[in-house]
Amino acid sequence: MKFDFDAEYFNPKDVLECGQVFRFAPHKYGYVVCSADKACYVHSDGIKTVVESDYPDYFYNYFDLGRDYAAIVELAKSYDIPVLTHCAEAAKGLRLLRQDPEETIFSFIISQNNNIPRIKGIIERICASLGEKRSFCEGEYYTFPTAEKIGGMPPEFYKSLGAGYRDAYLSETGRRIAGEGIEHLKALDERQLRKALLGYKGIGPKVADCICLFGFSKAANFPVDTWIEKIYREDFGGQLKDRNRINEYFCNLFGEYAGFIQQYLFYGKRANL
DNA sequence: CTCCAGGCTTTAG
DNA sequence: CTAAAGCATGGA
Repeated sequence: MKFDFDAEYFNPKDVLECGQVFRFAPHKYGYVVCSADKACYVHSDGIKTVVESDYPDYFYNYFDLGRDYAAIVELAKSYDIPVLTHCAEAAKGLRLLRQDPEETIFSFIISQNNNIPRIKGIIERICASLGEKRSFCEGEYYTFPTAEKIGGMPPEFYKSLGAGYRDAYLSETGRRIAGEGIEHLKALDERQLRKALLGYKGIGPKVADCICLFGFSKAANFPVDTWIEKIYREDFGGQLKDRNRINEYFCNLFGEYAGFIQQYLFYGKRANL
């Protein structure tokens, strides 16, 4: 099955290469994207963006296609901050994905003090080792493993896959989620969820914000990493050093939709748009 | 060789 | 509470 959507506010390149997701690969005229145990093929001619999948409803929600992104871009521009106006216009095809919560938790534990190509490689090897093989688009992909699978492996296993010192975080948090599940997290509001996530081994403030934003669709979160720090200093004339304070500054400035603003800025700066 | 990457945990003050 | 050392790995 397939469906299409206006490409102006749905550009696969912007959506996938802005750093919010790691499990995708170029394919034919677009990308194959994997989420949890499902896959889709997404491509665009610049007028219409097309999604092909056996799970159209899942990916309609995944790509957040029920939201009006013209309004989000207008909101970003309304602050009249030059760098933000420029980034929002240049990256207006970006959308915040509604990713699988468990996959997001493990993926962003891996992301800490790491670079995107290496993060993708580690996740790929974990899926190939612990996931289930599926066929799609004349090719194959692996599902993202369950918490039971992840928690069932010792730290040495993750070190052998190149995860470095994050090995024990994966093993330990995997066991915890395998035992507790994450249903109770889904009922929490923005601040409660962030605080709860900080209690997991390997999850600090920045990773918690990413999980809230990308895995639980909590739009008011504003992750502060090395790139946001650079933007803060260079484009906002900021003097603060502490990342928690910088986070407060941006959350107070941008409010309810801070997470969208963060993605325009992060992607715009990092991709040099 | 050093520096950096979507930082966190642990320890010291 | 804040500050700083230590942490695996690979590419520039």
